[in-house]
Amino acid sequence: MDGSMTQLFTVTELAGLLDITPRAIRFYEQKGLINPRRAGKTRVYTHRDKARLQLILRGKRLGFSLTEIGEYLDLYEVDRTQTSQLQLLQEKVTERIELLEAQQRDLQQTLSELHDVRDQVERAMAERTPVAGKQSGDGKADSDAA
DNA sequence: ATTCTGACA
DNA sequence: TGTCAGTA
Repeated sequence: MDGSMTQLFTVTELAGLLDITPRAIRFYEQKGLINPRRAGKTRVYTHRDKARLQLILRGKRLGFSLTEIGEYLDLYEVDRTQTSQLQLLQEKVTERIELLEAQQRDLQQTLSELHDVRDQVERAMAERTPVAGKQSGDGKADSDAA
């Protein structure tokens, strides 16, 4: 049976459907991530292209480079069983998770330090002006007067 | 009016 | 990627 839908799209249409600009689509093509067929010089996109674009966009959302996304997509052409594709995905995802978790730890560390500084500053502030913002003058004037 | 390619930001 | 230019 012919399960391949015949509906085709123009750059503008596909861009609208995926909420991106035609420029971005052409850019991904230039990067070798997609190769739509053509009607003369104008690009014609099929559902296959749309599916690839969606994978590209998801890859981007997850923080992968267009190069990595491209390497992953290429494996769909070759290995039909998608074994190597799954292996690469597992590898990349693990790598990505480790990186993000490392960054998360660094962020926590920085936040902790900032919280410490803020606490210290607030304590120093409290000792200096027990009664918040009343007299703006210097409170140590009497001790100097002696 | 719309698309395409190439250049520059 | 956005945007502009010069085409087809």
